[in-house]
Amino acid sequence: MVAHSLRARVRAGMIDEIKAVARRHLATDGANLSLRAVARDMGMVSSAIYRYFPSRDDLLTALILEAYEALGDAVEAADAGVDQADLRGRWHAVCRAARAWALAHPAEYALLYGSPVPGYAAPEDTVAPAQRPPVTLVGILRDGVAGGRIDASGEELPEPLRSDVAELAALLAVDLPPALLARGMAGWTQLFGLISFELFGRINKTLPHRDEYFDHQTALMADLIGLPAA
Amino acid sequence: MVAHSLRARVRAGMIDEIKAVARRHLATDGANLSLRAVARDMGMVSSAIYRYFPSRDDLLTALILEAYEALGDAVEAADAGVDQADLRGRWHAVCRAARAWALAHPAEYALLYGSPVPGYAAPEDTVAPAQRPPVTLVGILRDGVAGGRIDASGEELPEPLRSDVAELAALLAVDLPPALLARGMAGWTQLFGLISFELFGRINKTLPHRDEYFDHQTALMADLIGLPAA
DNA sequence: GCTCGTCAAGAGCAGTGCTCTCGGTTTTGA
DNA sequence: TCAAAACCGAGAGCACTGCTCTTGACGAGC
Repeated sequence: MVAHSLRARVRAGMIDEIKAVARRHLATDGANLSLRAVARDMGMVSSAIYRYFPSRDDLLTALILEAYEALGDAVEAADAGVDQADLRGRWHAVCRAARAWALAHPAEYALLYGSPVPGYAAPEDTVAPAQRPPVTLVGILRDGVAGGRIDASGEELPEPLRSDVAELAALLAVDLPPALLARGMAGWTQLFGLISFELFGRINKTLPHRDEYFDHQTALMADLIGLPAA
Repeated sequence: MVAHSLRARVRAGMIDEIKAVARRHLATDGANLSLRAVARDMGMVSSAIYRYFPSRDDLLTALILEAYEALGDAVEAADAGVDQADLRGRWHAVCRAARAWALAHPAEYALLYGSPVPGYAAPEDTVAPAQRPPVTLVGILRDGVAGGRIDASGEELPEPLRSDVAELAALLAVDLPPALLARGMAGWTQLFGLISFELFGRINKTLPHRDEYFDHQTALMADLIGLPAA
């Protein structure tokens, strides 16, 4: 099967090269990725690309998937690199990792979290990788509750909401008090908003010390969630 | 000047009709607005549009400006419709108004707060209307401090950040303790994140009671900011 | 009445995603 | 081993896009 493997290998290499060139175009020209430009860059004709990706959207989907995985890797690695008992340290590490990845790959971040492309619907494959960052965050909460370092027994959600959030907790397979999960979701929402504001240029120009601002804002959310200091 | 006024009037009407048709296209087809399709809808030829808008980006800019104004109107009206002493009520009213406008005009919201169009740079005219919602929010804080209903004297920001935020307060012409303004900005960031998550389909399907979820999340932020109950 | 500015229309250019066909190569299976 | 099948790149072509330029008609002001 060397022959078959050889053909498959050059094909896989071709796919990788197309994705690499496309990612380069994405970084420079923004979200409007041109198949013809990618083909031109590779010394090919545009129709040849269709041997490897049935449509432009499929190429985009492949890039999106890889971007989700890269972000998930960065976030989980940051979480694993901190003393697991230091909940607040993990929280900040995860937030910083997500922001750093977004700043390093703005176009890909926009692809993931920007306004959805009109005709494009994300396939089912993307939902699992997309949930890795929030799952990492709720993992911090889970460990905190399990270790007794987060006390969430005092708060109760009003009823239509409580069962919704409880169902979400069951879906995520984490045993968390709904009120605490809701606070965690607030933190995740805030993290996304912070990064998006900074990346999409809506942060006010009068904020030169962006790192400090980011850390302070995420610290506020850590307070809101109830993460204890190390 | 009746004659000239007449000519100017039909021209203004033409501009309004183009914008109306474009807005309709925006609502149905999403962000990729086609000048030719707009012209076709009006029984015109595409080149005729260029008599009124020098480019597609200029049309988009006009739509963006109007959208900012509409959102600003909705937000400020909601704020004005509540007893000004009820800070928390004003906060919730503003949040709900922003969300309602976004849900009613998803494509325009995406235009304002989605990922920026690659080649497009928002002109200077848009920054003032864009600041109306956050300015409305800090207005609530200003009133709270002035009325003694918000006590923000206890918190101090660390130094590189404190002067940044203080400068921002000066730029917004509000006399707020930096720490409080930072909390307000967290609320604004959270509001944007909440709406974007819901609109861009990232909110988990297992959350049928979205109104309750939204209210609860914004209430969390009201707590964080320190808004007193009515 | 004449001139000038404004207007809609049309042709045309460069670019896009995508389809189809045509040869040539490689892999496969009898 | 050798033909059949699968695969591949190139090219032409379709419908579409934003945009420019020219042409001819219309209306307002001197």
